[in-house]
Amino acid sequence: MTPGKRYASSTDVARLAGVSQSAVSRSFTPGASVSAETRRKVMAAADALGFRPSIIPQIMLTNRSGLVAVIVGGLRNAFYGAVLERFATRLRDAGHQVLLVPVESDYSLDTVLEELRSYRVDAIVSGLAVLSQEVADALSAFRIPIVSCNTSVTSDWVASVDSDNRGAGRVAAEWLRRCGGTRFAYLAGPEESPASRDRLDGFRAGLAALGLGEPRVVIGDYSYDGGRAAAARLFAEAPADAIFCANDLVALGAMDAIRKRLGLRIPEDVMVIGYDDIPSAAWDSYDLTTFDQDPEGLVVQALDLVREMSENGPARGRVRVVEARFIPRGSTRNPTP
Amino acid sequence: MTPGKRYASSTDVARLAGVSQSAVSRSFTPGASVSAETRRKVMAAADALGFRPSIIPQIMLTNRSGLVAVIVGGLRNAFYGAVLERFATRLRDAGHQVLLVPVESDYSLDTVLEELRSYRVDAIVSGLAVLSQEVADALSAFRIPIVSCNTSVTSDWVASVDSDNRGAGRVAAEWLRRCGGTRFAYLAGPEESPASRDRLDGFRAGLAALGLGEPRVVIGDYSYDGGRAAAARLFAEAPADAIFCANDLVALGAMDAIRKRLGLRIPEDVMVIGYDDIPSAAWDSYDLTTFDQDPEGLVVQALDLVREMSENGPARGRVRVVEARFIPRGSTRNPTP
DNA sequence: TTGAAAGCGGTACCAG
DNA sequence: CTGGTACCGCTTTCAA
Repeated sequence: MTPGKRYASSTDVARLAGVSQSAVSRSFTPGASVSAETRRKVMAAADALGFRPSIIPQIMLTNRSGLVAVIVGGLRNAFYGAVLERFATRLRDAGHQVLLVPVESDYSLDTVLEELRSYRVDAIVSGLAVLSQEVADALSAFRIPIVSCNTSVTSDWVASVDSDNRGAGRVAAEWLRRCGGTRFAYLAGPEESPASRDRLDGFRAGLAALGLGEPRVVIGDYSYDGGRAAAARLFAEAPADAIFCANDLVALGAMDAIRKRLGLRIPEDVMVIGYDDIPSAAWDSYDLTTFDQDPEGLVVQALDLVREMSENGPARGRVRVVEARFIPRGSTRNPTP
Repeated sequence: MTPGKRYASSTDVARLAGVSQSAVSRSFTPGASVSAETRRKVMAAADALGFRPSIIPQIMLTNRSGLVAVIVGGLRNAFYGAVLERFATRLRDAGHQVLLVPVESDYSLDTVLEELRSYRVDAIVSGLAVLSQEVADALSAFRIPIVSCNTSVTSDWVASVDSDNRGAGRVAAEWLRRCGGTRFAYLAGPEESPASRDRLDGFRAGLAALGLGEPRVVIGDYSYDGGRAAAARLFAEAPADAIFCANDLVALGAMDAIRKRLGLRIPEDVMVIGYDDIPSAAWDSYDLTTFDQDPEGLVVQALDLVREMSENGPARGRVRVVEARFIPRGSTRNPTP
């Protein structure tokens, strides 16, 4: 790569303004003691040279870069887009810069972390779940505040913000039952996803509490195509009439398979519930009953954890749970009283 | 905030290893001349201290931060998510870090740019169109390579990568005509969007070339709700049977309005064409005829422009055009021979 | 209020 | 191959 262009430095400005370099620095420091006349001269020279103080030397002095890394694992799902945008906006409003880090799995995390460390990032927020205690401990060794979403594993420097996945699973079971469901099924996400597992756990618990048996479970991959395929597999074996899906994309794929391929009606023949409340869920063609994960709350809690750890240091086992709001729509029937 | 000496320095490592600080630096520089023994001692000490060279002093020396800012204006549209993810992945593969900057309009751009400059970002990629020559010139004054998408305005340091919007508009006109369309309409994006305007220009030109009159135009906002509302307004005035939409979200909203609210059939009564080929366009419920903007090509061209400007400096008026691939699906009828 | 000088943590060049 | 030293650009003492 090319040498790198030279920027005007405070020394250049000082020379042009006929003052000391310190005076220039002070002119750009709010509340520093500079005479109005000196500041005027400095600002004039700065404008002429297009000078703006570099933040790099500051980082060297303070070890605080103002950089917060946000790790995402695929933006295909509109829900992650929404969350990412909120993170970015709020972090910038709080005076931070956002380093976007796309990764494929949590195993590449420690490699990536090495880089982030060399940039002296102040904290890391991960939309990707940390899967094992080993990884969590490895991350913790970097002594940087890390907040992960929908992870049950924590460590000294690794905290978590979870949606109330279990609670939502129970609500789904109860609602489907009240609306007349009899043959229950769960279309899961990837096997290793803690969120998908927790939603299933809650669904199971809810059914059990109602004296109902185990739901049938089909493993999928959090995608539309996966949902379509999972629904096909489900019905190839035996029909179901009350399906809870690991997320909205899966639910939408399942709905299309059920209506277009199997020729069944929703909600008359089959009821479907999703998770996330992505924009498409509300579209006329789907009108999907789902859970609003409260991305705003998720982001607020995550950033609050970051702040807390930055100020007070490590905090083993910190987990915040954000309520999921149930949104009944037309993909489920009305409850019978 | 606590500054805290969180990081071990090369001096710390040198002391522990009983060598000079220079030796530590060399041990971490590929191809530097260090004896195996010295390197071993250094690495042992570095491991013990959790040392990793900071990149900050390097930035000071070279004026190259490795940071590339990516500006996005809303991730609601899945297309932007796909583009952003590609940018991020490719930039990281090329050894850069990605600074994510969400902005509302191009007018906030120069404020944001001040910050980016203090971080010594190497280049800026913007998914947001630059709207006026004034803004382009203001941006150019920062003397940082800037590549913007779907912008017709360029300047010394501002280049652009455009989808072939006009060409696609013509293709849409021809296809709708060949499939028996008679009453043409365009559901536009925001009035100031160059991409939306170019697509309309091409659509108009295509119709004119076929000896057909002006399409009716309804202004919208690139969203699903906007598309639904626009379709309602269009039909409230008079029916249409061949509708080209500024993007897929608008098209999907229009389709739902046409089918669910107006009770018309697609494609028998009304044909619809979109733009972007977002995932939802291929879903069974829509099966939308559209144009693939070739996000991969867009990203490759944009990054190539960045590289070119970084190496050769300003390049007034550089514009790259990426072909859009037409994808006929079920929202248009079959062409009559 | 002002200027001189130290120091942050690396890289690169020097002499040995 | 090795250690000493200058240097990047800023903030922050310290003395004047």
